[in-house]
Amino acid sequence: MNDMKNTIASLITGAIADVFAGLDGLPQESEILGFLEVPPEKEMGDYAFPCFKLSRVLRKAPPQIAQALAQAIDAPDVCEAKALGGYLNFFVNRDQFAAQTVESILAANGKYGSAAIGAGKTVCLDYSSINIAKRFHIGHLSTTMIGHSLKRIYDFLGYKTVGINHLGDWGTQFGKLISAYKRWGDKDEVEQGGVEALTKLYVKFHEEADKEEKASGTHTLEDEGRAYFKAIEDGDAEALALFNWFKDVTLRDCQRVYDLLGVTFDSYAGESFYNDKMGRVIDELKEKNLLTVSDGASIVDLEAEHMPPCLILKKDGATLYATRDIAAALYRADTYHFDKCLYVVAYQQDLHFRQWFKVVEKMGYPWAKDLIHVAFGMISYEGQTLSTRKGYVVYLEDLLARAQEKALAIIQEKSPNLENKTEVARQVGIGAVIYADLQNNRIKDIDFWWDRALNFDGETGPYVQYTHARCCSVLRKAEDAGTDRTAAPDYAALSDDDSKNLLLQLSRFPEAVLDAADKNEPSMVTRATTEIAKAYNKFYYENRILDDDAAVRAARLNLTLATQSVLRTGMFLIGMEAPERM
RNA sequence: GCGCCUGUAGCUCAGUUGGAUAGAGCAACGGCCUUCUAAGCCGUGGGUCAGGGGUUCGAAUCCCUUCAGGCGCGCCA
Repeated sequence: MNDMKNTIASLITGAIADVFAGLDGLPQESEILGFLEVPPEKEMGDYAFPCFKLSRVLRKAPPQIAQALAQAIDAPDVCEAKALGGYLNFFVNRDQFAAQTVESILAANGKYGSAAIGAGKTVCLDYSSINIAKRFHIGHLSTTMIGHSLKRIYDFLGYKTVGINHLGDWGTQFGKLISAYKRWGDKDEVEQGGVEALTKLYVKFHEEADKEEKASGTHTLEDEGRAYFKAIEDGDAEALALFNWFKDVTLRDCQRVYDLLGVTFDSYAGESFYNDKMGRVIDELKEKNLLTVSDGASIVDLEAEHMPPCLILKKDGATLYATRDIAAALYRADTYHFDKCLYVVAYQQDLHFRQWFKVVEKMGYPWAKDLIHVAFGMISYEGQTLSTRKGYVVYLEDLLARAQEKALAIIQEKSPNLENKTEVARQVGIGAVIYADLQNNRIKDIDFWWDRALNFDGETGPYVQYTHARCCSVLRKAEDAGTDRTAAPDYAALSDDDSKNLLLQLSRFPEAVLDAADKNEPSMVTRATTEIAKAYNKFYYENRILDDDAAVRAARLNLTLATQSVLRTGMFLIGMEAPERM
């Protein structure tokens, strides 16, 4: 936690108890902590307590409260309190603050900001959830990266996490694919062409089916596709073998992207996995009198909840999306005993989730409240809705390839002597893509433009990586120069504004991680990390780190080491790699 | 028609659950490398926080309303 903030809250609470002894309803320390804020101008201090909040309870005008508390607070080795209008402003004791912050980061040994709040708790995360026989494109990036980042953040906070790639591997389309493959397909072509070859077959199937419809009005192909799907369902050996092969081909293709992004999963249980677990859902819904028949379909009525009904069974008795999601939730509750189950899925499906979450609640499961739809915005391409058919699509492999090329070109120009250029280009190019995806609040729509995606200047992934590499460079230089490691750091050397701001940003990092988990919002980590990088670059420009004075040098080197460590952690939490040279 | 979301600088976005004079980055223009990585740093210009009401010591933030855009609303997922 942020020790300084806690300490200040404790000081205020104590002062209130002294000055206003005897009054009823004095605020708790936790309440005071929540009121603490950061002033808009650094001249106003490092933390501020708005006394307006207490004027009613304490029956005094805010400025008077501020004055009284300022006088009552006497802890010069921690901070100084000054009243300014209705605010009580705190100026931390710079030496102490510097020593405390740097030392606690270094002591954390790369785990600064980690916590144990999740000890004994489990979080399931449903993300990426790719469809079989479809190529990975930019529309899949957000679910994949938000989910992956949240998994790392929850891990960091002590939770046990279960990353689930809920594969879209069930439906008539796979019967059609078998039909197409048997008619026009070729084993080697599919093996080599991967998903793209499968997509071609699927497209051809639809073209031929349309032709047939127009020419003779018959549906031989469609019927054949349906028959093959039935064969899969019935466990027909040949159909099942082909189906599993298509899955393998798709996963192999996607694995290349996952490897580049560093994304992993604990489970690939998808739609087909739950196929034999639907009966339980239907039975329970019937048992609990929740299922009604409407226009031949079975539904759960949600009129009392002001929502359209949730469709459970089609007219023909087939299950639906919601049925499968409920079955999966029941399975996950039984298997993982989760404390939270997150669904990282675009906001388009908001109603769907609200509906079936409500159904689970009506079924009487108390964990219904722990189901969370982590919604994110739509992605479009240069103002157009993504459409494979119309060519408005950017495949992830192409994006990642171009990002790496761009990074390599910059390295050739700026760091021609770098040893492992392609390796660093990979880290930087992909870091840029990941950073851009996790930079803004997830609910924002993203309009993809190549020049924006490949921008490496300003607040970008490469900027943060560059700052990290800069830290490493300074630390290397100190090492090479045989700097005396035994010199006691003089933390008074970190009392200038730029050092202090860097320390402040570093000290806020743990809170950002907690907030990110609380709101399921990785961008809070991205931004906190960026703020640290900005502060370091300013500090670096204004201060000579390898100073002649050993004690000053030791303090600045420790601050550099602390920065390097937290930047690395921040990048790790959002899924970025941190090269040591670039 | 109903529901959910969004609207802040030319563009992309922050804004710490109601606090002090609304901040960044990009783009534009101008500076800074014979000191540790210039993928950097500094400066300049740029605002009716979509509009209108209300709540109160105080509103970009909460409530009402209008407008604009996105998404969704029964047998796809």
